Amino acid sequence: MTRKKKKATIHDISKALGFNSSTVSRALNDSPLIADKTKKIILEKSKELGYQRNSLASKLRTNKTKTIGVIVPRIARHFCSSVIAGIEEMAFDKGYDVIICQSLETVKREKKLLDTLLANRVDGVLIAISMETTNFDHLENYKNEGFPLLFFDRPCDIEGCTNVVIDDFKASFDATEHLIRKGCKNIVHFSGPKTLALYRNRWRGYRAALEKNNIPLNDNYIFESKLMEKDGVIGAQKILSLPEVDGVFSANDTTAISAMQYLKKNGKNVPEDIAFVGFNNEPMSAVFAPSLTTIHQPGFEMGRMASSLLFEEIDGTRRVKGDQVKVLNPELIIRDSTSKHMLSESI
Amino acid sequence: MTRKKKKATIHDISKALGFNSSTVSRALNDSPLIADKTKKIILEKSKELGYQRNSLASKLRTNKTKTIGVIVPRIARHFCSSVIAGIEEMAFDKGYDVIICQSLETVKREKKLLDTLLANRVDGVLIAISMETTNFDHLENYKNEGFPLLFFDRPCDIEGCTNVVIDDFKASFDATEHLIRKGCKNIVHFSGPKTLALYRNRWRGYRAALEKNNIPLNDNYIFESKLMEKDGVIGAQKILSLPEVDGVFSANDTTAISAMQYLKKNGKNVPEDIAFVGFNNEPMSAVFAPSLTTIHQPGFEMGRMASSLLFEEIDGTRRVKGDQVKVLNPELIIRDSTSKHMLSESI
DNA sequence: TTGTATGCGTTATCAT
DNA sequence: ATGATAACGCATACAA
Repeated sequence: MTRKKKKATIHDISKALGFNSSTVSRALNDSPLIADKTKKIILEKSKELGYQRNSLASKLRTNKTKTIGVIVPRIARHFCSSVIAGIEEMAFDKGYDVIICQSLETVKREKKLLDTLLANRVDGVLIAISMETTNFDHLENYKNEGFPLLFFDRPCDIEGCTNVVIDDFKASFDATEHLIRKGCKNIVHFSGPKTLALYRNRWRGYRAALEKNNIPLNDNYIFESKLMEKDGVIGAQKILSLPEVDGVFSANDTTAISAMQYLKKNGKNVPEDIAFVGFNNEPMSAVFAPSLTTIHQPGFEMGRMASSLLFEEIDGTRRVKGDQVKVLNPELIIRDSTSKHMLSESI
Repeated sequence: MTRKKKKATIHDISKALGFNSSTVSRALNDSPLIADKTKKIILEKSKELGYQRNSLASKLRTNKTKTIGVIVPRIARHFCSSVIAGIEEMAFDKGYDVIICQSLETVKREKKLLDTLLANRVDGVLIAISMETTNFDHLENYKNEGFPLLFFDRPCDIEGCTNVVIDDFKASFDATEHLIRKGCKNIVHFSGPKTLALYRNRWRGYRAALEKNNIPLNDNYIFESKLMEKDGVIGAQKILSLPEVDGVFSANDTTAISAMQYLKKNGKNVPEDIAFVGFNNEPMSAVFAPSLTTIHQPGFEMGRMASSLLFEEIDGTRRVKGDQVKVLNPELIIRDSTSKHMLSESI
C-alpha cells in the first residue's frame, strides 16, 4: 500500500524525453503533425510513467466536455433503463460520455442535478422531468441561454423545446377501447398527477375512447395519485365500494399490479370480475398471475432518437426553431388480465 | 431561441463591480475573510449575470473533485439500485456528487468506465465487478497507486482491498437447508460463474448444507451459467430429464423465475413437485405465482457502509493496511415456492 | 478586509 | 515536424 502518488503530466513526459510538452500533447492526441517514431517514443514513455490524461484540464482548455447528462426519475424503472441503454449506445458511437442521474421524482433534486451537470459543463442534457415539476423556470433559463436541453417521455410545454415522446393519447385510447371491446362498461382510470402533460394525455385518451363508444364519463372513476404501490391498494379499496366497476385502465403497471393483488386477496377475480390494463410493460407484468395487459413503450428507440437529436443540436447541424415533437408508437400487449370471454366480445 | 451565450466568470463579476477577482472568488465561496456587505453585492451581481461556477476549473485548481464514481453491473437491477440509493444518501450528507456507471457485466466496459472516472479525477470509486472480471490488473494498478477503490457485493481477492459483502456462504447454507427441511433430497444448484468469489461462496454454502445433512453431493446437479433468463429455460430443460430432482437453489431470482415458468408450462408443479429458492429478492419475486422464497440482501445498508468506508479512506481518517472485509447479514424470505406440506417437515 | 501574482494540466496559436 | 508561449477559470499564498 503505497501512499497516493502524484500523477504524471505531459510535462513529466516532456522532461523525461527532451521533447516539448506541446509535442507530447500532440503525440498523445495522435496529431498528424507528429512523426510516427516520435509518437512511438512518447507513447511508450507515457505508459511507463502511468500517464493518464487529466480530462478536467483538457475540458477546461477546449471548452468541450464530450459528455452529456441524463436525468430520469428513477434508474430502476425498466422504461428508464431502456432509454438509458439507447442513449448510451448512441453516445458511444459519437464518442461521448454519459452521466446518469435520478431525480427521484422531486424538483429539488432535479434542480440540483441540473446545476451540477451544468457546473461540470456537459455539452447537453436529456431529461424526463419529475412528477413534481410544474414550474419550468429552472429549465427555461438554461433553454433560453441556448443550452442544448431536450425532453423525453414527459413533454415540457415551454417554448422552443424539443420533446421526444410516445403517443400517450393513442396508447390510452387503444387500451381503454380494448377494455370496452372486452365488455367493460364501468371503467376506472388510475391517473398520475394531471399537472404533467403526460398524464393529461393518457387521461384524454381514456375519455376519448369512452366518448366514442357512448359510455358516459364518470368523474368518480378517475383516481389521481402519484401511482406508487400504495396507491394501488387505495384504488382497490375504492373499487370494492363501487361494485359496478368491471375494468381498470391504470397509467402505470406498478399501481395496477398492486391493486390486482389487493382485489385478489379480497375475493375479486381478475379478469372475470374486473379486467385490467396497465402502462409501461414492466418485466413484472409478464410474470404476475394473471399476466397484465399493458402498453409497451419503445424505450431503447426513444433513447436513441432523443440522443441523436441532442447531438445534432450540439453539433449545430440541426436548426432549432420553435417547438419540435417526435412521436414514437407504443404497442398494446394483450395478456391474461383482459382475457374475458364475454358475449360482447363476439358481437 | 438565443444563440449560445458565453458564460459569466468571476472576472466578469469583478470587472462589473471593481472588486478583484480573488475577492469575488472568496465571496462566492463564502469565505469568512470577506465583509458581509461585499458578499451581498457580489452575490447579487453574480445572480444578475447568471454566473455559475465552472467546476472543471475549480477541480483542476484544488485537485479535489468532491465526486465519487460507482460502477455496477446493471443499474436496472433492484439490488444495484438499492445500493446506489444508499451511496447517494451518504454522499449527499458529505457533500459529494456521485457518478453512476454500468459495466453491463463486461470487462471491456468496466475498464473504460474506470479509466474515464479516473481521467475525470474522481476522489474514489466503489465497484461491484463484472461477471467477466477474472483478471484484476486494471484494478490492481490503481489500487497500488493508493487510489481509494473499494469493492462491494462481489469481493475482489487482490491484496489490500476492502470488500463490503453479505455473508453469501451463510445465506446459501440457510437457503439450502430450508429446502432440505421442506423435504427436498435432490437439490439442483443454479450457479453463476465460479470465477467470481461471490458464486463460489454461494456454491460452498449449498454444498456445506448438503454435507451437514448427509445428502450426497452430485456434480450433475450444479448448473453453471451467467444466470440470464435463458439460462433458466436451459436449467428447466435439464431438470425435466432428471425426474428425481425435487428442489432448486438458484443463485439469482431471474433464473429461478424463468425456470419455474418453463416447468409450469411443462406440467411440473412448484412447489409440490419441485421447490425453489432464489437469491436477490427482486420485486418480481414477490409477485410471481407461486411467490419465490429468496434471500434479501440489505442493499441500501451496503451502499451506506461502503461509501462511508470510502469517505474515510478519502479523508485519510482510516488507515488501510491489508485486507478488510465488512460482512452484512442477508435474510431468508420464505414464500410459496417452498411451502410444501410434506411429511418430513413435521418430523 | 482586499489586492497581486501564480499555477493547476491542457491545448491552441504563433513562430521556427 | 517541433518549440515557445499564452490562455481556459479558478483558488490560494503572500503582500498590503
